[in-house]
Amino acid sequence: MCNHHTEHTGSGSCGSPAGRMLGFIQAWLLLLLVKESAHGYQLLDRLNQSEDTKGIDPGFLYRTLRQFEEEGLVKSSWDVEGRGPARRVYEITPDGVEYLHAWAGHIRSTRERLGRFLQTYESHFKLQTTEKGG
Amino acid sequence: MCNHHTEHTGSGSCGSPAGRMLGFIQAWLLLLLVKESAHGYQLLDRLNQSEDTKGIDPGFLYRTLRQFEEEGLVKSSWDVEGRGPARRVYEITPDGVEYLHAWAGHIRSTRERLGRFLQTYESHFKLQTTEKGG
DNA sequence: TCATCTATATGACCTAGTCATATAATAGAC
DNA sequence: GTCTATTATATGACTAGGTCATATAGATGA
Repeated sequence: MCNHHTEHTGSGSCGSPAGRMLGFIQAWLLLLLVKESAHGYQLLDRLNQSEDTKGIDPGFLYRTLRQFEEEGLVKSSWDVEGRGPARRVYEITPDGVEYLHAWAGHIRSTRERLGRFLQTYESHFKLQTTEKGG
Repeated sequence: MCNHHTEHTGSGSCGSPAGRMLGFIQAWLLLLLVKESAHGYQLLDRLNQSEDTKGIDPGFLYRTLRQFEEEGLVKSSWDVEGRGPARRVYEITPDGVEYLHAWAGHIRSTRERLGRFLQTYESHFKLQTTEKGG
């Protein structure tokens, strides 16, 4: 949690009171790799094309990919062809696909949990507004 | 992310690949306090009554409440009456209510982001299954 | 050979959350 | 009275996820 509440009572400028979800971009990475093998820089580009995933730290991305490889979720090989320095091309493994499925399941249940929170929240404040008139 | 992938390719036993959301229980705390002032131990009890919020660390809860107070989201007073040691009773402030609203907004948008991920995920694997037959 | 672009990687750090444990008041056993 | 259990709050130490800054290195062109 950020500590600038006093400076932004309301919508917040320092980021968000709560917005990120643990491992969300990791899930996106695996999903992108399921569609097509790619190297880090490409993945970075693609993530930056969506509002949902943009702005991710390159260091974090590369570290995550190496971690995935250690865990057997992806495997990599060097692509020396083309211009510029060599690229480490990542390909998802069967384990990685399975893991993506599990991950999607958890994301689904998290989404449901958030839904239940919002229902409670909204039902509370709807009753309030009819009594207080806004 | 936990590092036990190899031991649970599939549904996962070490917890989850990704399930928690930053500040989720904080949002619940403020929501509970909006409904009724309470002390830490009560809040702990109430959180433990729902699958969505159970199992939270008491130390974390108390620390969070003190943090909220520092930030002006809640204020506290001692309740000396009744049995047992004194209780610090927390009451939400107008700032806290405003902050809860902002928080709910972010939770809503997070939920939508998760929905977009799941749509992409599902649409990909639906096409796959018709081709591969399961 | 120097700067620049592309691509990958590492070091230092910060914060949220966890685990274990301390503190303290009160109640009841005896 | 004092010992233990219960209720309630709090702190210390640590871990992990993520961020920020920066390093490395090959290819390209001035």
